[in-house]
Amino acid sequence: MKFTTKSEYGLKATMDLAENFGRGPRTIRSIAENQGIPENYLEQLLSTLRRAGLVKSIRGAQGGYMLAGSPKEITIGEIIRTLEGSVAPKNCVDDENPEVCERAESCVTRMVWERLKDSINEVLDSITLYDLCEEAKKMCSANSFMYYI
Amino acid sequence: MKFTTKSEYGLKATMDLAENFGRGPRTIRSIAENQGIPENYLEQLLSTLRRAGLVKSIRGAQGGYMLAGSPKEITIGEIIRTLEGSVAPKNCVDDENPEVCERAESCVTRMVWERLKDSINEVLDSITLYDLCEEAKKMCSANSFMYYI
DNA sequence: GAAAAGCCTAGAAAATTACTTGGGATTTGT
DNA sequence: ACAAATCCCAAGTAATTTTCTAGGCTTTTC
Repeated sequence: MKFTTKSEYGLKATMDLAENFGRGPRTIRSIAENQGIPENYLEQLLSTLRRAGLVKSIRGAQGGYMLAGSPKEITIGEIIRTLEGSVAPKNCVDDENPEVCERAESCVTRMVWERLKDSINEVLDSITLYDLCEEAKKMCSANSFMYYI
Repeated sequence: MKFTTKSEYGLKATMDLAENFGRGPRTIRSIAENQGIPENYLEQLLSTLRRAGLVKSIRGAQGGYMLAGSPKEITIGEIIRTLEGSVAPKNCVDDENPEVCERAESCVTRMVWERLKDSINEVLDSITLYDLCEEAKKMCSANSFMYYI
């Protein structure tokens, strides 16, 4: 029951974009270096997010990536579902490409996966990039407070 | 973000034991056939559940597996955590063998994984094998109702 | 027109999951 | 005492998925 690095990298990258929101495009390279993500792999993830309409890109020199909307409008649920495909813990409850189960027995356990999926989505959809940025700021100031005493 | 077949097989197997609770041991073979699970693989899973104290076994002819306690006492959280190792969506929030992250940045996303983990555990710990058995009965009678009309 | 970017596809490498094999060890019934 | 039924265990293989790399193409700026 693990999220893959796609979620982790995707969150880090979009957080990076959120922190630089309104300041022009950021290149894949700078995000990758800043966040410690393999450049070509990140490229694929950002491409996926772009196709989903969560970020937008500017091609050519001086180009790069930006959030498609304000950090307050983008939930991490959108980001993670886009990158992972779905948060369904089992394919039989995957909304996109559901996999029908043959045994009646499965239907009871299926209820479990359904409830889990809902609960995961609820958590993820309740957090925006803005929320995370605020948390990051708090943490940062808490840290420097500790540091200078 | 998928659960592996371990969870699925483990739930099906323990549901099978729960439905037969109090009626003596069930063999691996009969569970495997009944639930459509590869026999030798199921053996490994039941072994893991036994070591965790969730089921108990009787060796030798006429032996088999039984639940270690009543279906009302066993939550599916215990079963799934035992088989999957943990429901932590990322290793950095795995209680058993936590993986320390180096970057301060990660700590914000870490909060996300932490909340998810709690939410997943909450759902799984709120459902007992007994609950699932009741649901199964309900479904079964609903189905036969449909069938005979 | 050269450099700096994003765009795209295919595939290699690594990791994990799912399953298989085969040889024990225990218990029961004859 | 022995055969059959059953659990126990460890190692190995196959399949799948994830992660990353390579390389060529397109667009934009200077």
